[in-house]
Amino acid sequence: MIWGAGQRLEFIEFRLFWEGAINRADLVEFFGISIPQASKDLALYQERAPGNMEYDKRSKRYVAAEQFVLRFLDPDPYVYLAQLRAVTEGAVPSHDSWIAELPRADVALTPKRDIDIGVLRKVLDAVREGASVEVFYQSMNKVRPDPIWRRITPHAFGYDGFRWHVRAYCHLEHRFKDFLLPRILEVGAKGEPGETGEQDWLWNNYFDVVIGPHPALTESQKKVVAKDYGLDHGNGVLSVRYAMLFYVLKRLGLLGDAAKQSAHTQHIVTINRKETEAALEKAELRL
Amino acid sequence: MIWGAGQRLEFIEFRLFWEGAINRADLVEFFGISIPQASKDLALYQERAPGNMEYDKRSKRYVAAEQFVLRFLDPDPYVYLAQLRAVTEGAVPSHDSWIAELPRADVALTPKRDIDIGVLRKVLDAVREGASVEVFYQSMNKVRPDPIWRRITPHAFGYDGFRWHVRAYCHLEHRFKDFLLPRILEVGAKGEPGETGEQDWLWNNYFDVVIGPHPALTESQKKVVAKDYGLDHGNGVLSVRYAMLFYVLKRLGLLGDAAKQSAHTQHIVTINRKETEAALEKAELRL
DNA sequence: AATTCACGTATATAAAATATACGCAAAAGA
DNA sequence: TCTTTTGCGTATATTTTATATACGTGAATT
Repeated sequence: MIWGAGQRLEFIEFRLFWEGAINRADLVEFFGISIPQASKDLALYQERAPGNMEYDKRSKRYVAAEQFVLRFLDPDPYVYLAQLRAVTEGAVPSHDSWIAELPRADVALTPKRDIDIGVLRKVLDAVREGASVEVFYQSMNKVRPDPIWRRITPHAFGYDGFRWHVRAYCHLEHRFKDFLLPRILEVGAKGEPGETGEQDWLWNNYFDVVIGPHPALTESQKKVVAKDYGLDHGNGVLSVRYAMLFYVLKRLGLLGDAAKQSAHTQHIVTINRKETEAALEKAELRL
Repeated sequence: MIWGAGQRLEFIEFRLFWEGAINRADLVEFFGISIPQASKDLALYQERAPGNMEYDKRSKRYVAAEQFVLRFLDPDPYVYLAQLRAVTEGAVPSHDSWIAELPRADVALTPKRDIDIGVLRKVLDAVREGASVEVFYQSMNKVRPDPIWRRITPHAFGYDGFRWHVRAYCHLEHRFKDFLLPRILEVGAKGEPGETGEQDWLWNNYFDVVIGPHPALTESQKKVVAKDYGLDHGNGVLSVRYAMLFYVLKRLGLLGDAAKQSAHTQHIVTINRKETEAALEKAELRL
């Protein structure tokens, strides 16, 4: 982490790099510093990174120069886009973001904000301490239509691209399972652990899914798909925890026979389909 | 934004709240301040938020008290989890995150990091200025197997849950389309805009997808699914831009006939299927 | 019993930021 | 065309914030 002035220099560079311009007022507003201090900061930036910006009297802003040499920032498109996404989804208030001019954006499907903060805190605590906790859990199980109390020993978190679950040893069923955080309605007393994360074979072991372009695509289309998915010689390998296999396949549209789907909507297929299905069964049945 | 000391108070509260403890050394390490200053900060925190922490001589750390009154932080599970996700995916270096003890976590499918930073910058610039740009774009179109230069007027960004695209007016095809950022290989000269975002009907208008629990589920399971998706009286409405409809449906597994899929993997179905398909066609064909 | 560690705190000093004031240049408005 | 407004720059005295250095405490560890 960096101290005040350094952070402001980084901020100046961020705005110049991603938004093309910065103002004295921008600094005053964002950091709550005085006007002279903002002037000093801008002067300091010019001294430290000469030639990166010039004052445009028309717009009354410093604009980024053509050739721009980064000095304080290591910018990353995915960091910028992650911020854009967080703000667009409402996860982060826009005044906390360094992005001033938010471009119009939309995210397909924003998760319902239904994780209880107290639940997450207590589960995190249990993971940290390696303890077990009682949870009042609503499962989808047919035999348990209503939520019940059960003891679990959580050890890791998983994100399926849409929702978060916790990976835990279930003291009721004597095996490791995933528990969706929004379905944990309450958390009760801590206690002695069951099995630890090291014993969770499905979590600790990986299966290699081999993927390739959909056979119905043309050669040139296959090339594009190969580039999209980073496939080297046509095929590519995805190393996935058994515990995450189902979610990965679902997300890639590979749960069924992908080749039977239209190549328009489904661009890739599984090459080692038999093995993948066996692995999936292994993961589902627990092993 | 907040100044140095305020940020450190917020940091103290963050660590106490999410990790249950904080140290003088934590402050020294993260902010690079001196030991006396860290002592002062902790003393100041105790003064401003009395009773929130107490010193545990065993672990030599301040630990969060049972009853914890937030004073400097407005914690949100999704903000915490977004951070966890960003670090787990490698989008953010872990020393930039306020989370010290990262719990074990995994994310199903991390996007390939193949967006060119210069491309994104220039596209952002064009969106900001309302200008058009030439892009060297690799499409999946059968008639255009190789990348070609085309002029577009971009106006918004879209995220389908996996990849980012830019929404733009295509000067070649005279209509609005999505352009995947990783497939923009180069960006050329800026120029006069084509049509603006206001003219993009598919972006500006919404279609209501009506969803409900999979019919093959039991009553109790349906209730769980209803809660999962925030459905009120069994069914729920998702208001989606036409331009994003395809991605939302794909993500929800609703592109085909969801009812034909196993209720085990597919929990919801589209109620207004006919209308949705018509809307999708409208969006695809452009209108 | 000795050592280690993390805490607290005091004092003098250094660095960072503010308040206040004034001047400049260009754009916008009368 | 003249005036006003706005945003930048900078100077000085002052306040706030943080550092360096030093010393003392108590509890856990060896």
